[in-house]
Amino acid sequence: MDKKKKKKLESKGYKVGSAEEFLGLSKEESEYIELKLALSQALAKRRKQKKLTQAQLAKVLKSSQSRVAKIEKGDPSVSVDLLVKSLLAMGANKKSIAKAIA
Amino acid sequence: MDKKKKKKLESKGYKVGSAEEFLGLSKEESEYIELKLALSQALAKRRKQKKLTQAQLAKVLKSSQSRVAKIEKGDPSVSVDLLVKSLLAMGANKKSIAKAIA
DNA sequence: TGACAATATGTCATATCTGACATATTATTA
DNA sequence: TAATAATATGTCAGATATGACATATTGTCA
Repeated sequence: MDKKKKKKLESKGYKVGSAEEFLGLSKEESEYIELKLALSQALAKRRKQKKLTQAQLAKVLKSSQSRVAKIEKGDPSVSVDLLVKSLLAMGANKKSIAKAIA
Repeated sequence: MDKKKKKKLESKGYKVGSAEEFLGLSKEESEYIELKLALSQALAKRRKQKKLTQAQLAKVLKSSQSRVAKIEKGDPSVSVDLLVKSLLAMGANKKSIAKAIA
């Protein structure tokens, strides 16, 4: 699957569970997308718990509001690396990350 | 901590648990390194279970032997992204990745 | 409704990661 | 031990991710 297709897929807000079925994602691809989605959501949840805006969180992460938005949307331009680093910066640890993924 | 220091640290094979203590890594940094290390080891384990050489695994991953070596060594040039994608290509799923991390 | 706050989207220069190659080091086996 | 296989290290050009900015969209509340 090319990047465009994936991007479109994600931008439409499709949950991957269904996407796999009708768009023919490989197991590997769908697991990857689901994993990112899980981390994205964990981050958004943490931000909201702390009652921060994306702009405020961006400051904490030394990033920008637009990137935070992309992180939380599971944008294809966001790596698992950035998701993990962001979660750690928000006080998550290995254990909580594992829990979010599983 | 700068990249050089981290690289040197890892190249010497220091386990991070001890490194945190005498090198002053932040909680965040050490969690990140430990997380990568956990994924690295999970990958090496899978490769050995399948009785593949690094060169053979490299073919599966469409990469190179040298990169596989770096992946398994937790080299700083290897992202969590690459680790996760490699694991998924080896048949891991979200659950097993979570287990490896926690 | 309008005004303002928050979030989302598109783009791009720069930073970082990646595969590949050469070569070095470390097993393993005869 | 020598030969060979396996793994590790250094480097770099090209690929990808990132922060930042502008701007659009959506949400909230008076």
